Amino acid sequence: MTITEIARLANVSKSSVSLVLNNKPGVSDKTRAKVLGIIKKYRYRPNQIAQSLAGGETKSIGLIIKEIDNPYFGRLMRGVYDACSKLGYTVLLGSSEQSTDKEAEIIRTMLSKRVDGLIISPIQNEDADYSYLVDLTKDAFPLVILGSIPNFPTNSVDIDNFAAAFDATSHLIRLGHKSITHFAGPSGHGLKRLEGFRAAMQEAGLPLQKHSIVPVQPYTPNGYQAGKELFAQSPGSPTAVFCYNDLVAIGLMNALLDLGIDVPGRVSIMGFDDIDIAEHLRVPLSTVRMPSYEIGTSAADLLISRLAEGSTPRIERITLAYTLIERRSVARMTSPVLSGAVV
Amino acid sequence: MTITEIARLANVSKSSVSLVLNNKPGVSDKTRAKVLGIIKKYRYRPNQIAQSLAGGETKSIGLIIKEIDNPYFGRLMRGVYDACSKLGYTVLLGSSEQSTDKEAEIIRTMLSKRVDGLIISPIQNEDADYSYLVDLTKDAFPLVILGSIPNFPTNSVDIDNFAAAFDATSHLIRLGHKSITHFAGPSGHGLKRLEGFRAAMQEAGLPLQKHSIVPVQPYTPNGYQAGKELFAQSPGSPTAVFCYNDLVAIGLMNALLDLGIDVPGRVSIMGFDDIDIAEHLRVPLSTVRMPSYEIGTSAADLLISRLAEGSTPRIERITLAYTLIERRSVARMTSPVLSGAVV
DNA sequence: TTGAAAGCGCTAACAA
DNA sequence: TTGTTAGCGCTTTCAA
Repeated sequence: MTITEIARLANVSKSSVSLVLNNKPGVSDKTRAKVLGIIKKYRYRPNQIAQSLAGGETKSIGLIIKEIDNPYFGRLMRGVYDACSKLGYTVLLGSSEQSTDKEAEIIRTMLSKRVDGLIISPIQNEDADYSYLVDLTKDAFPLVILGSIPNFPTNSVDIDNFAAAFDATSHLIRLGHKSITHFAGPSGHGLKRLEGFRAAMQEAGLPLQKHSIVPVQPYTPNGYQAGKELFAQSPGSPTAVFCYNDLVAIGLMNALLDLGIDVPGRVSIMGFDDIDIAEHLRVPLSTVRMPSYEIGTSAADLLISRLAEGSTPRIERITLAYTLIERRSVARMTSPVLSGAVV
Repeated sequence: MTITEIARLANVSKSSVSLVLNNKPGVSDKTRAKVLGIIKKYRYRPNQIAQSLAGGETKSIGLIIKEIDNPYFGRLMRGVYDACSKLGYTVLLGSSEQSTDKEAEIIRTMLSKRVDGLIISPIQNEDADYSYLVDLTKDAFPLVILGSIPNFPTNSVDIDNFAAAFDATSHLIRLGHKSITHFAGPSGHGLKRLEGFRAAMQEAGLPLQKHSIVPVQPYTPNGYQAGKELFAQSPGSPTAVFCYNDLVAIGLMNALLDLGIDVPGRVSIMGFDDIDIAEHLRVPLSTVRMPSYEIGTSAADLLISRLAEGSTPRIERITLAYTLIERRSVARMTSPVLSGAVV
């Protein structure tokens, strides 16, 4: 079934069919009704590929994340998807798997598929030059970044990671913890959170020691490994650790439990993200809630609103709110001497 | 940049450029080199939309699942994505959110976007007529179903849910459990698993009682709720529960823990899926491992191989292996009288 | 080995 | 209000 076919069956021209297809004025009610009848009868649906070639827009956007199976991105993807489908857009999925080359290649592929816009959670290495992103913005291609890249003006959606980490650390300090370690994540969000941690420690006059900051890959096994190493020798080990994300926190929790170290009795754990299972762990996890669903919907809404506007060079940076979630993995510090006493 | 542009710059015809673009013979090495040079220089990439309109294939497939943020589908999506991108295909994402109407609408949209094939995890209601799926196969549209629909011959990928449930239940029985409840899921996989449960109970000569089967929505809060209700009054409650999936099992586990009921001391819990966090729960979950990643890759490989073959009406049903995973949430039954004794 | 021309299914001037 | 026509950027005969 093609538009030509429909036109023939309805005894009208292609243009008339096109007009009713796109709900445009310029056709008599009679013609419209007739065409609509034929369309319904034959369950005709225009070929979107042809529409795109002729009309210019594909009604699809590309979403490029770092890992498909990752609870954080899962919720985020759902946000993007929900907002897009509500607005009639299809999403093409891309996953960079932490590889800059893949990210660049995915972008090229999506451009050749003529997506109307792109939402990207960019890989942030020390040596990433973001040249492909720069190219995009140079051409004024509709783009929304998830997170933020220093000195790179684009539409973006993020939370204030510095403030969130600062608050989370301060919370631990307020509870009496003095020896706190940060399991630090990769550049990008990881760096911001590390800075927030540092700032909070400094403000409280708490010195950073040798093991105050340990860099960790953002996955459960790495958190486990780092936990095992850090707590292998008890003396000098911290009473609280603030983790880059929940996945790391889960690993750490298991390491501690395997080591026979009580959580939160002996050490408190603070996560980040509040992924769905955080509250269902062996010890329900205190964490910072990332509004990942909202990040997704905001990004999609922002992108699509830009498309509607045409190529307005206006850029918008959206900062969403985070929330400190108190569950059981963080406890008030009890001095070893008074251990067991009511606090 | 268009092919016409490139042709002009290289002083050749569009057709020659097209031939080198598609790596086809019929151009001299000299011309090929010249064209390739221009292409590289201008970083030209053909407009895939135009290619699709002229050539017939879009090099993209549609993946329709039920929920984007769901650890089970997360791993599955990753499988599909990995296999597709390895083979040069893009995936369009669709999520039916358990609505038949949405599922049908997504299919229509994807068809109008001319995806080359479809991978669908179909909603299975009692009243689902699958008419849209039937239409698809009537037209010999390349399709792979995740799961299986009775009397509906299509390519499909699944595990033997009946056998898996049978094995899981038998495992519980072998451990001495006699009073076992099944938290049963929705039609489709849910039905198969229920039958497997029933068969195992029957084979062991264990009678089904009033509370042996409780239907539950496949999510954590529902598992929690059902757990609370079932174990509110202790007498008559089962010593083991086999859950439709891990999400339900997590809810149940929390309900039990909140009720002060020991897991697995007083009741054993068996899940299904082996989602990533299953091993990190308060009590590490014994479960049946769904090879969801492999289901994804198999489905994509199968679909794409069908595309290559042309419209061969051959259909293939792939059944993948499951695995019983023993962790801590299931224990050997100890008679209440001998409780505390060495078993 | 090359190029000209038709056509994929649609939109959008423009004329009628 | 309608129909005619010319593209959109590519592939693919078919001649040269």
